[in-house]
Amino acid sequence: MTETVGKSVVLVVDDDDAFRSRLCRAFRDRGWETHGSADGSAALRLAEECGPELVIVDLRLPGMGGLDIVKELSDRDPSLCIIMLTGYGSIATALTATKLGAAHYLSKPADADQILEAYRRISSPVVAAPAAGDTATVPSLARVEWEHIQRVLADCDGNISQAAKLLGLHRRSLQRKLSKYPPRV
Amino acid sequence: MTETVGKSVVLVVDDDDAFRSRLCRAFRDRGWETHGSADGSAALRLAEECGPELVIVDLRLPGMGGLDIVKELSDRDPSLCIIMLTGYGSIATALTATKLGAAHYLSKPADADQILEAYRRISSPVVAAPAAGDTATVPSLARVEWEHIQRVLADCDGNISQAAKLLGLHRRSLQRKLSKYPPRV
DNA sequence: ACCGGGTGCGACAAAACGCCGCACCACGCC
DNA sequence: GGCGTGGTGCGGCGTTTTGTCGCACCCGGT
Repeated sequence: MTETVGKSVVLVVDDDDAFRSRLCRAFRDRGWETHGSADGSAALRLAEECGPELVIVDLRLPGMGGLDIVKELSDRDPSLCIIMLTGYGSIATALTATKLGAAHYLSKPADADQILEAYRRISSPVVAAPAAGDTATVPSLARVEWEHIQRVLADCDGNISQAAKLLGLHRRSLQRKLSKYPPRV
Repeated sequence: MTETVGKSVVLVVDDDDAFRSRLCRAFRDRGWETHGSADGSAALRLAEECGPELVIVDLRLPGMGGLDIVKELSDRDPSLCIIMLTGYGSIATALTATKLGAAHYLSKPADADQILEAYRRISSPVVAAPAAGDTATVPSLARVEWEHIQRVLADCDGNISQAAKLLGLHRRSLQRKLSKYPPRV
């Protein structure tokens, strides 16, 4: 894992150890050289050393915010591909992130495939037109609900009780929702 | 309205006549010179003529999509401030829009004040750090549901039956939800 | 006048929710 | 080892919300 030849290098910055290592493993399985960091300043140092093609950074980070890292990295190398992750898909933060130099912005839970797809899409400057003539593409209420639950849940590290409190419903209800939906939308 | 002296010029591109004229009036009241267009290609021509500082364009537009307009305008004058509006706040489209040159992206319903605020914020290159240490700012499930309903409903021009269909629930249920929540969340 | 489509509302069974309690497990602490 | 704390899974039960009818009404078009 020390040979840098032929391998693309990815740097994952996230304070969630489980998520970070899972993501790293996924990238390794796909032939990447991976580096992980839970800490912002450490990540900056690491980036210096390993010269990654791709950096994945969580918005919410202890110490310096993920946005600071994006800014710093982007200042150093504007061509660097930085993908931002976050628990809540907020448009405002997404815009800020891209303004600071992030190439893309994804909501957790995002798996390696999604990230890689985003990466590839960025590499080729083709802009896929998103829902333009939609109306039919309206997300169902259930879908919106489900996605929001997933976001909050991920943000609580899977803590159902806490997530339920934040979502404003009963723990039991959240449990039931979770045990019902999983199959699919 | 022909004198370009001292007045800032804004161009509003939206096929919703009511919304467009409302927005125009609001801007006029605030001392702007306003131009409106419901059509994409007409908007491009108008932009050529009036040389606006600010362009507000809806994502969903007949003929060419709002994104095309953003791209075209941005190509002509990269420094132009373009603010994108849309019914659904989708992160993906927001990113695409900014990549194409939009300066900001707002969800409808957005009033002139919000837009102006966004404009001012863009003018000054200060980047306001958005919710960084949130956790407390988690929108409740009910809130998310309500907002989504409002968006879809607005998109259906208030047609409850159609909105209910799109949302994946019964007309009766939507009615009940609407008659319950209205006060405020 | 007639019909299609949208709205408001009453009614009733079915499903979901709020809420309680209990058993169980993993920690951290004395 | 004991013990308290906090999270989870689950059963049950009363209440609330949905789904699904049906019906009366209004409006715009042929």
